[in-house]
Formats: sequence, C-alpha cells, structure tokens
Amino acid sequence: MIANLRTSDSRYRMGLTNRKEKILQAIVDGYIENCQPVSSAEIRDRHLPALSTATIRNEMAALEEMGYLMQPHTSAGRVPTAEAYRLYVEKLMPRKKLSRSELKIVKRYFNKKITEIDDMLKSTAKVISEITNLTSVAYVQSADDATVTNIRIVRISDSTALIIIVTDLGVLKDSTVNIGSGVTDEYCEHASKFVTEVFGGHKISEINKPKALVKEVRKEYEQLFKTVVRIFKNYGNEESLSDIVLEGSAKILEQPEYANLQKAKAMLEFLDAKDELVPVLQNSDNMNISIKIGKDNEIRDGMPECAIVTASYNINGVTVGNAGVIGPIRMDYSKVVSVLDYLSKTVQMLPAGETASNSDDQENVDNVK
Amino acid sequence: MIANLRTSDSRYRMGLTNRKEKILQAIVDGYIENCQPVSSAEIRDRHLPALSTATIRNEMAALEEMGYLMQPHTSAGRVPTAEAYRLYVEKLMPRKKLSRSELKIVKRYFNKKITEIDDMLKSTAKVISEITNLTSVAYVQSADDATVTNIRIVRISDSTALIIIVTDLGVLKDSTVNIGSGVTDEYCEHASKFVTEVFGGHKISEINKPKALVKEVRKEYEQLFKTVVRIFKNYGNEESLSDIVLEGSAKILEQPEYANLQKAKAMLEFLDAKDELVPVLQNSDNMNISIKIGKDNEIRDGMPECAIVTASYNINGVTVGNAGVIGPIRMDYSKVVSVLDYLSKTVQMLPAGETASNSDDQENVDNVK
DNA sequence: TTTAGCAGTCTAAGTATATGATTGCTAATT
DNA sequence: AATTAGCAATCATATACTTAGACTGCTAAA
Repeated sequence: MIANLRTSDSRYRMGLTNRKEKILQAIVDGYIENCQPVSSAEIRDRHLPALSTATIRNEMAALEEMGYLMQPHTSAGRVPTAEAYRLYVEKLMPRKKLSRSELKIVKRYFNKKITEIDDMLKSTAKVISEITNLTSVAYVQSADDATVTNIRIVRISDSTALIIIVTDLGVLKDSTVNIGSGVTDEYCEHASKFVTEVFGGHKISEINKPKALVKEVRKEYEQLFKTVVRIFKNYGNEESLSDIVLEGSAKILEQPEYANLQKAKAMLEFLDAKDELVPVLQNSDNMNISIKIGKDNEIRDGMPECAIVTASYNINGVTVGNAGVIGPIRMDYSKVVSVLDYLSKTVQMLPAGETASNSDDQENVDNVK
Repeated sequence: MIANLRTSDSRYRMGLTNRKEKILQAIVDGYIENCQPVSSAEIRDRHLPALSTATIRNEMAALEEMGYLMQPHTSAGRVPTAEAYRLYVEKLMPRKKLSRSELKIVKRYFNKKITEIDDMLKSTAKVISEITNLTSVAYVQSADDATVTNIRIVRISDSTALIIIVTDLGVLKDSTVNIGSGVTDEYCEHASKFVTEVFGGHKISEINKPKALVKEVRKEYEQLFKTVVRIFKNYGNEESLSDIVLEGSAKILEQPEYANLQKAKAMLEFLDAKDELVPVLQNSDNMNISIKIGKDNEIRDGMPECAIVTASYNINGVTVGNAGVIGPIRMDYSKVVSVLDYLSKTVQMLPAGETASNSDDQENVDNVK
C-alpha cells in the first residue's frame, strides 16, 4: 500500500509539461487566495486566455490522474493535494519580497533595543503572526552544544545558594538550592573552583550522558557535586518546554478550513499541548527553512492536518532558536517563507557573551575601574 | 439610563420569598447544567412537584420583572441574567466538596516534589482546567512588597557579570550585564556590599518610585549603581506579563455560548493578549476568592462577555500568586469555587527562602561542611 | 392564591423546488 | 494529434413552504 502510494505520487512527476506546471501553479495560487475550488474558466480568464476551457479541463484531468489535484465533488472545480503543495513550494511558488507595510510591522517590533531572549522570542513570534495572519511559534533550542566555561556558587542567604552555570553561549541556567546553614563564602568559592575544574570544557550533551564524568570526589564536595549533576540532567527535559512562545492562536479560527468547530478544537488542543508541539517543530534537516506539509507532520494519530514552516536562527553556525508558523495546508507559503527568511537574516539573536538568563538590562558598565 | 438600570436591578432584591429563591436556584442550576432555557414544567418535575406549572409561571414572571430572568423569545423558557448569577454565587449556590475522582486529578499533578514556581503555576493551571473543563490562568504577583535583603554581583566571564537581587521572598531577579574587562572579583565583592547597603531593607515598591534613594554615590560605583536602579525599574513592567500561564484555551470551544465562531474568536483573541488579561485578573478586593460576572470585567469595549473567578495564594499573609478560570457567564460556579478553595488551602507555594528563580533543583546540601 | 385550559407565539426540523456552477464526453475543427 | 464547441449530467446551495411541538400568558374557575 505504501508502495502503491509512492508510485501514484511520483509516477509522472518528471513528465510535467510547462503548460501543466502553469495550470497547477494557477490552481494552487488561486486556491491559496480564495479557499475555493478553482474552475477551468477561472484559469482561462486569469492566466491562460489563449486556451479554451475544454483544453484546460483535459489538463486538469491529467493532473488529477497524477495525484496533484482533487475534486470535492463532481460538479466542482479542482483543489490541490498535499503533493501539489510540495511541488509548489519546491518549484512553482513565486518568490516575493516583503512589502513596505510588512517591513513597517517588523520595524515596529524591533526598533527598540531588545536585550532579553524572551523579548526576542515574543517579538519574532508577533511579527510572524501579524504579517502572515497565522499562528506562530518561536522557541530556543536547548543548548546541547554549548561548552561549560565556568560554574559559580554564590551564597545568597543563610541557607541558600545560587548555582550559576556559564557556557560559551552565555548563562545557561541558574538555580537556587538549599544548603545547610553555616556554609561560608570561602567554601563556596572553593567549591566553585572544584566543579568548574570538573565540568569546564565539556559540552552539555557529554555531561548529560548517563555515566559521564564519574570522578573521585572529595567527601566535602560530594553532595554539592550530585546537585550540579542533577541540574545538568534536568536541563534537557525542561528548557525546551518552557521557552516556547505561541502567538496568535486565535488566528486559527480565521482560516476557513477550521470553520468546523470540531477541527478548530482539535487544532487548538494540539497547540495547547506544548510538549507535543516541540518535536513536530524540530527542524530535522539542517535547512535554513523547513516546510512540512500534511502527513510530514503526523507524529500521532488524530493529529489535525496542518502545515508547519520553520526557520532556524544561528549564531556562529550553531542553531540557537527556531521560529515559524502552523496553519492549514492551504497557506500563503510564498509570504511565509519571505517573512521567515527576512527575519532570519535581519534579526540577530544576542551574541554569545551577552545572552541574558533573566536579564532585563544589558547595559555597558564600561566605566567602572 | 444608568440609574434606570440600577433601580430595575435591585428594586425588589430584599423581597425574595423563599419560594422565589427556590425557583431561581432551580433555573440557574438547570441552565448551568444544560445551557437550555428552563421551563415551568421542568421546574415542577425536578424540584417542586407540589406546585402547578401555572403558579411557577407566575413566579417566573415576577422574577423576570425583578431583573433576574430573561426570555430568549416568547415561547421559550427562562434564562438567568447576570444579576441572577450574582445572587446565586452569593446565597443560592450549593457548596460542594471535591469528588474522589477530582481529588485524584489533583494528586496526579501534585504528588511529585514541585520545586519551581513555574512548575507550580503550570500544575495548578492544569488541575483547575481539567476539573472545571474551563480555560484557566495562573500567575505570580509581582513582588512589590518584598524587601531587598541582599544584592550580589558575580563576575562570570571576562566582560560579564550577574547581578542577583535577593529578597525576603526569594531571588527576585538575576540579570546578566556587560562590564568592562579588567574588573576583578574584589571589585565585585565591594560593589555588592555597597549596593546591598544602599538598597537593603527597602521594599521594591519604594525603590521603584521615581525619585527614591538618590544618594551620593562614590564615583567608582556610579555606573553600576545606575544599572541596578534600572533593573529595579524594569522589573515592574515585565514580570507580571511574562509569568502568566494559560491552560486549556481550547476548552472555550466546548462551551455552547462560544459555538458561534465570531464569539469564539473574540474570546481567544482576548486570551491571546496577555497584557490585557492581567488587569482583569487582578483580585482587587482582598477576598480569598473573587467572582466577577459579566460587566464586572468590562475594561474595554468589545470585550467578550465572560465570568472570571480567581483565588489568591498567600505566604505569610502576602499574596504571591493568583489562579482561576475564565469562561462563559454560565459556568459551574459551585465546582469552580470548590476547586479553587481546595487548591488554595492545599497547595503550598514554596516558602520564601526556597523560591527558585530558574531553579531545576531544590536539593538539600546539608551534608556539606 | 392556586390552577386548569386554551389560544397565541416562535423555533427547529423537514421537504420540496429552483438555481447555477462546473464537469466529462462526443463530435467537429484546426 | 491537439484543440475546441456544445451539451447532458451532477451536485451544492439557496429559498420558500410546511409542520410539529415547546412554552408562555391570560382568563375564568376552584
């Protein structure tokens, strides 16, 4: 059955004549615009006035045979299949630039100095959602590739200390822990040096491995050591979940394909469950922009049919974040891609040293001496 | 016109006979259950078999005159007005206890050791949403009443430092800032002492005041001092927005009153705009549980009609957080109140000293010496 | 004060009918 | 061989009409 699908999908893929391509593009464009089946007459009027509708109908029948088109019912026009969209984004789709009004929206959100990752995520998500009129998502990739440079343990009250893990990509995490009373600043300082020595220079992913770095630990640091290890272990599970920003989920309801309450609910539930969302958003190939249409996204049964377009944002070749949109398969891919592309080129995530963990201020304090 | 409304609202409020109350309660209960206008026959069958429907109809007409009931159309039963719900939650509503299965849900989310505020918020919101089948919200109150106990400045790399603000309610905030290179650990230590001396013992709200604490500052600490002040200033704006958790927004669509796509969209848009949400959620009176119905919530035009029930969570008499539900005016107030009440009594937000800023580990490190 | 009885009102559901959009096919045309 | 005109067939959608039934309000009697 799978084999069957495969052949019927790609049987004639190579054999698309120029005219067929043109008609297919017209249908996809038209359907994206109106969410209405496209008729032969409409194609003639808007794209191919030299041809008769009968000829176009013949071509449409052929395209349907090839798996690119469908009819909702006998007396309706044609609708693109997922396969058609895939071909469309790959070959057919027009490459647009952002319009002036769209650029204005970008500026509105990014003219102020942005210093927090969180702010960055939110602004990015908002821009994307506002321009595309779709639900957007942005999140920070868990920094498995970061290298630990420094670990500081700071006593902040009688019985608590803050453990700060610094990496080459910035402060990774800081955690308050209980310590026994009577711990001195000196102890903390020595402990800091000790754990930095052990973990420094290692990548997060190494440290997270089950049996990594089991070194002999001096008795006095044993408990603390365990705590630090646990912090690393927990890091992977959490971060990816907590730092995901969803913007414009109400926009789902603007799409005619979710006019049906059932479907709208399924989609919203899917967006609600953020832990399910993350794996779907993962941009598996190392492409700058990834487009997944229909069953490409299907990770569980009953998942609502949708398309997901994401772009990855890099610093020094390391992917630090992802942002994109989730919407119906019929979406304006051209516009979505141009927005994501523009943002990924324009918006600079904070460079490594300045990464803020909880920061609300990124001021230079250069003058101190 | 407003006066007119007022009088018609409360004209006969005092004069509700026992029987009228019983009928009103039956109607509210019935309507909450089925979202269908309640007829005189239904009331007789389910609540007052001794009375004739005609008598009940007479009473219903009187209750309508008093502003407690409405008819969607002539040949329909009665529907409660917002005023009826207000009376209902105040006097009429049955006080329930959580059922066994509901308690099970609470346990499922709270059996594990919860160490992060974020976790706490999420779990609370999830429990509430799951039991009530409504959209729930939880957020941390900005800690304006907290007193600064300690400020630590820690050099974490050549050119960056972490500024940690500790209060009696836990770590308030930690921010990465750029410093000039060549700053020594000693400088940081001295600076820590200095700013702690200046700000220590003061409440956040005092420090946030425009002209507060303008002391003579030694030249060498000047820049740093400004940075710290700015961190405090920014704190108020941000925190309240970022730490709000919404759970189960898809549940909105389960409510018949939002079956209309227009209304559903208005509601979801309202939930999307979190900065608008916060002021509405503020539990103005110092009540443990606040119930706002219909126009009680109206802070802007075009706001979707809804009811909001919130409970505040306290530590040592200080409100540290709020949690509640947003839904249609017709909601199961009895159940909502019992859940919120139960949680506010059972769920302990972390005690002050253990508050985690970004913590993923709350381990005791008692053994260190 | 309560109730039986009944006419009046209005919604919701069902049925029938008409309209029109669009196709596939056939046979003629280029 | 490719294209096209023409036409019957198909099906969704809109409209109007009809019916059934759920309640009420009112009147007059208990």
